[in-house]
Amino acid sequence: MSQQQQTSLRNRLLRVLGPNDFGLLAPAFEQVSLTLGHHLTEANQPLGHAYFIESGLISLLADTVRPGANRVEIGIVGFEGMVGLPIVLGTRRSPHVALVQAEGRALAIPAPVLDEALNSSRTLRGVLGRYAQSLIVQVGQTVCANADFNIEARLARWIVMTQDRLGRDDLPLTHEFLSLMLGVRRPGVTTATHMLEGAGMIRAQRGRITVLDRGKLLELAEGSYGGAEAEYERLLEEG
Amino acid sequence: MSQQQQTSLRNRLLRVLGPNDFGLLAPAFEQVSLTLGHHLTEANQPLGHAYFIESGLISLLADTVRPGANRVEIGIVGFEGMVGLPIVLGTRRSPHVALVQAEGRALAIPAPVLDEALNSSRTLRGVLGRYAQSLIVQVGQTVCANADFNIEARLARWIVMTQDRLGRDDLPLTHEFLSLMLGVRRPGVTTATHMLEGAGMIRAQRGRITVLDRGKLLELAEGSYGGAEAEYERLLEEG
DNA sequence: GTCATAGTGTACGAAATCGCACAGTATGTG
DNA sequence: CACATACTGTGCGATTTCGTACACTATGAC
Repeated sequence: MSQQQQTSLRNRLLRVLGPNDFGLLAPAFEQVSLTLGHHLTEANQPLGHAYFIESGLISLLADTVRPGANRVEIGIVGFEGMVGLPIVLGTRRSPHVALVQAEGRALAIPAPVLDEALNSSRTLRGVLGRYAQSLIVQVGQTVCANADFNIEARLARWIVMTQDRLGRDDLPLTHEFLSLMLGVRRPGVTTATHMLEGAGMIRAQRGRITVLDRGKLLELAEGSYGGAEAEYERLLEEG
Repeated sequence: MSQQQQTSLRNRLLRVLGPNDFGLLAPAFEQVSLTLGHHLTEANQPLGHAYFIESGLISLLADTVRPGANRVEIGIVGFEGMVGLPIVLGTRRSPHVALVQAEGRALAIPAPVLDEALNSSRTLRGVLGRYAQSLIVQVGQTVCANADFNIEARLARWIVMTQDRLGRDDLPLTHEFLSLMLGVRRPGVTTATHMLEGAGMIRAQRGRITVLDRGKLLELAEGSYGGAEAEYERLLEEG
């Protein structure tokens, strides 16, 4: 495909790369569409590519082996990140699934090319390594959120995180879907949604949630939001 | 200090290194004692050293900013791992705390030395990068465990994980402490302990839990244990 | 042996969440 | 327009876990 202009990209990892590092990757990029419901990576299957997200939203899910239990979301990725961290960390498999939750675009790069680029550039390793660190922080924050916060606060957290990554105020989310993301019952989401709507934080329509008052949402989410995001910003600047 | 013999070490990461990679690190190692309750790393403070654990047990804790809420455990590290992954990933700070939970020993290495060694050896990057991946999997599994399993199953999981890392059957654990680790009330741990004891899985004494029937514990923990551990073994072999 | 202290056992109402079932309502398709 | 389908709203008892309080008991220090 035709080569990408670095400055025309939205992916923040790619934008922060030096021209040399970008040049290592750019020739191999292939633009791909992210279709709703598609699995970008499968659990325990070889990862052929890494994906730098340009737009849309990806959920990282972990399987619980427990019969009857659904997959649980451990993290989300948007244009600030990438899917395929295991490649960066030296392996080609992972027990996680990357699910497209909101459609968008990404730049795909073959695993061997990324691997080679990482081995030839210390600074590239720095940027992607720090992104891995920020993901660890994000997952850790999810542990905290699930341990200490009720459904409403977690819903608020999730909405704000999604808004960040989609860069829009209207988010295409069904209750069914949110229940999966938060690991709760579907009616529990309905109730929590009403609460947020009653408080003027959001407007809920069929299959869509619109953010009305981000400040109030943040207030409700208290400490469960923010740490990972601040860490991400800090890490990106370190580059 | 005197140089370490690679084969006399217990740390599994160090043992799996090639002699050249080990040689990069060995001259800088300093043996340190891990004292109960000591913080090996502090949240958001510069990490001066990484620690390859020889014995004992370390908990990785994340602060919830929420007032009144306690720290929550997101992962544990024993002789299979290391503390100070952020250094491997290209930064010197992290919002997590590494708390010594059972005393032991570790080999400390100054961050700049580790950094330099990583930059000069692709294989070393491979081993420690894959360890980072295994930690991500472990934290993800914690998310699942907290979402889908009751206190008893989570207690069983935690006991088995601790047994793995201490290499003993008698574990120095108070209910108070376990309640912190599992993110539940202290009396909840007492009740769960009784259940496991009644089922012949453990013997509980003041400040100590002895594993009697690991098989039954695993059965109770169901899918919440095993995935991360299998992934660790797989990743170590890939080296 | 006495004593302070850390650790453990138990109780009980309150709250959150669950599991399930079913009714209602947008939305798009033919 | 009719209809199937997906999504949302609601109810209710069951269950888990919480918050809190208090009593009891090993254990080690003196």
